[in-house]
Amino acid sequence: MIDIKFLRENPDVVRASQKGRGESVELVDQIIAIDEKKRAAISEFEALRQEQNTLSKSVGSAKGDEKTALLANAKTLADKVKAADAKRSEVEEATKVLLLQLSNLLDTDAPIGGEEDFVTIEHVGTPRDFAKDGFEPKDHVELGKLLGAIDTERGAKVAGSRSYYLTGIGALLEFALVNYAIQSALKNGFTPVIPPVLVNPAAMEGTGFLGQAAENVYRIERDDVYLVGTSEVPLAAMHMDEILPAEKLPLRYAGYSSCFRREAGTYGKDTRGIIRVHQFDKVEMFTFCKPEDAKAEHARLLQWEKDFLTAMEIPFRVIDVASGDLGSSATRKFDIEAWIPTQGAYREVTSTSNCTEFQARRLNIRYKDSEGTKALATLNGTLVAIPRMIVAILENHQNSDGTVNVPAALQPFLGLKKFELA
RNA sequence: GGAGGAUUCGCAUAGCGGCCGAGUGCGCACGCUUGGAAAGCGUGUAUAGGGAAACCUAUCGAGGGUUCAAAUCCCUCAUCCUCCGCCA
Repeated sequence: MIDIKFLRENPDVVRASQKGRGESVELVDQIIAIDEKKRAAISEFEALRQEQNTLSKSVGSAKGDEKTALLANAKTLADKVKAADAKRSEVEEATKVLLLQLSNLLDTDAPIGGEEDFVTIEHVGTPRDFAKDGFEPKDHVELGKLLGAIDTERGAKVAGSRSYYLTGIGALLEFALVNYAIQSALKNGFTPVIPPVLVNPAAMEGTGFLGQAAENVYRIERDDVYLVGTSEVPLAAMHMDEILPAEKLPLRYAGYSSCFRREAGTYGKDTRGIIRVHQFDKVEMFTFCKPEDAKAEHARLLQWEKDFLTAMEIPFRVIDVASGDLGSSATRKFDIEAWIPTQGAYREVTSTSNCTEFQARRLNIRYKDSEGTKALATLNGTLVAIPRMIVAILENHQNSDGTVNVPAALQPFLGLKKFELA
């Protein structure tokens, strides 16, 4: 949610941001109009209420005929107050509905355009030359089978498309990745968290996942709860309706959880393997900090993501995601894309977003220092999303016979230097 | 799933339908006192909205209702605690 005061004073900035995202510019003017109506309705209600409060007090002390007269008066006033109150809450509700539709302001440094208009910030590492190594790389599905690590056929049998089993060294690899991720997060000052993955509508709504992203969310209708698509949701909502002391900031959490995604509208996209699945595990970084520190924190999150990929010895590139492809809460987003040899392409493995005060305002999270309470900023970033990391590791570190070398950083967690054939 | 009890200012509690945005204790802040500290004394101590300001309005788990007037009465829901049932 955008600060309504900011919007009142800088409508052009908000209009430009909406335009950059390819979203409704008209919405800004609708909000300005209804905000004026809202304030008028509030004033009217408050004036009447004040009158009523005064009158009510005099009723209490009055006696006899005087009291009867006052009561009649008060009765008509009460009806007026009721009407004004109804009008007020109606307009307030309508204002909120519109305000919630408005996306976060774009960072002025974010590239403008659609999905294809990202800016590549850097390349790290060099894609391996398999021709030079003298063999054709196998894809992760084939490697997963040879190693007894991934079983997509039985996954489909039991749970439908985009489902899979991680077995044997596949499962061990997940544990190793998670342990390595948590250990580095601890080193960087994060508090490890295992959050709930089943959350209520307020948490989902507050984090902004019931807007444009709603169709990708699993909903358990019977109990009115949702399965989270990322632990960003329970981590952000953890401090919903709270006021945090300034000296506690920045607050950094590393959440490990399963993530559930409907993947609606992706028919035919990444149908092979475990690049795009309905359920996967992920370690997510989440920060609450002062707004003025958000940019620096965003850079830190990106650096920690890069450190992870580097430790996995995987070539990657960093992109600055274009305005049209940002989530509604993000002011700016960086994706890290790992090199996938059999696709001859860089594919997204992690992503970090700066949500400035947008998400915190929706969730009613503030911080307090000596000057008072203020909005705070939230940021999130993937430390490791298991399936895609497994894909990257298997494909990049494979040998001609189908065995796979284990990155040095993971060896202590696996007690292995190499994954042998099953 | 069933039966009870609870939910008030950071914490603990008081609270009669009008004198309650709300008392008390603790905690915290500032001041006095003191050689210094403790004790003692005094003052202050929520959040949001509207307004240039004085100030006004709202909030006693949430939402409805009754009433001129609700922390206080009624209804629904949520959460927590105890007991019973079931269960990893």
